[in-house]
Amino acid sequence: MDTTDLPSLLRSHGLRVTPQRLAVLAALQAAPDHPSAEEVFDEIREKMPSVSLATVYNALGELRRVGQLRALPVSGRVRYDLASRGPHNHLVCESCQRVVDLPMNVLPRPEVPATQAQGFEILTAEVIFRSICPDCRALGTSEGVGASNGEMELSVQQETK
Amino acid sequence: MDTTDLPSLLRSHGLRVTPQRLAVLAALQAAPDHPSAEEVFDEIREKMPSVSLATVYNALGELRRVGQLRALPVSGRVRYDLASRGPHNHLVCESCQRVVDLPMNVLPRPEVPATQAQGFEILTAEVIFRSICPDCRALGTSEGVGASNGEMELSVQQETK
DNA sequence: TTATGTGCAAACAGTTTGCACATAA
DNA sequence: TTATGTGCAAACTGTTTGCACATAA
Repeated sequence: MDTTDLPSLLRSHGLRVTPQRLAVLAALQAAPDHPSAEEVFDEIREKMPSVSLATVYNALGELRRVGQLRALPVSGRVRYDLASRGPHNHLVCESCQRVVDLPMNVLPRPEVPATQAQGFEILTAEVIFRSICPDCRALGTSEGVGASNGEMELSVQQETK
Repeated sequence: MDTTDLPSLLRSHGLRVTPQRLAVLAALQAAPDHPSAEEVFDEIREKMPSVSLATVYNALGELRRVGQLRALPVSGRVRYDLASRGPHNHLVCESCQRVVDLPMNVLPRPEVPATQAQGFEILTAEVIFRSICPDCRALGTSEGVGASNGEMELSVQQETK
């Protein structure tokens, strides 16, 4: 449970403090998984029925812009990850698209030798593990359950510096 | 230059051999980068003007389904990677979204200790490097050039077993 | 008071789908 | 001959945008 003061978190990045943004942040803090914009929206709407989906996208975009959020595309939609949770990797279930955190220390931090980087200036490395979660494995014993039908995948982020 | 026989590649996966599918495969083989569906479409259309975008999506989907293709979502669109090129990682330019192959051997193959996997059955690991390519760095000296405005990211794949 | 944010609806991009026709096997 | 694939257009999904109104500073 992040005890960070949400209003000052916003202010420190030059963002105005609005109920909507606070609600977005709170929803992200409360969510154990990595909610999509729509999921954040649905969550917020319960307490703030007048909120607009566009505003949620807006808030998420701003928070991402100032580095408080990471975006992880999972099968066609973007899921959000609170940066305040620190660097970590992700396990993604191929079947139900669930995303689960993986403590950072289990992996060597991937680095690219300059000789291989082909002139690219590397900013961050992302590692994701495509997998089947325990629940889905239990259900669809053999077959791929909701086998991903051909769309987008996901990604995860990890600071390089 | 892949000398694989394209028709038999299709047949071996139970797919009918059609001019469209051959064209899709040929376009993927010819492309040095990782084309999106639309790029494959544009390429093919030059020689086969009647081809439909839906058919291209269809062919890409089938090829992916049988494991001949990997999908890498890059800023809102899916880019395709011929599996016959073998396992490798990717460098992705944050600015122009260009994707460049990174020889596989530069990285340790990421593995997750069973104790950390939380019951997930891990299929593959993907590593991507967000970076700025030499061209973009040369152009927009400081600022992020076409700074990613808040959409999807990408991902890359690497066999775990 | 005014720059910034919100809500709404319409626009968009990428992808998918339904269906009649074509064609590989 | 028939199961499968193609082409077209329309539908869908996730996300973005334009604009009038509201509000934090």
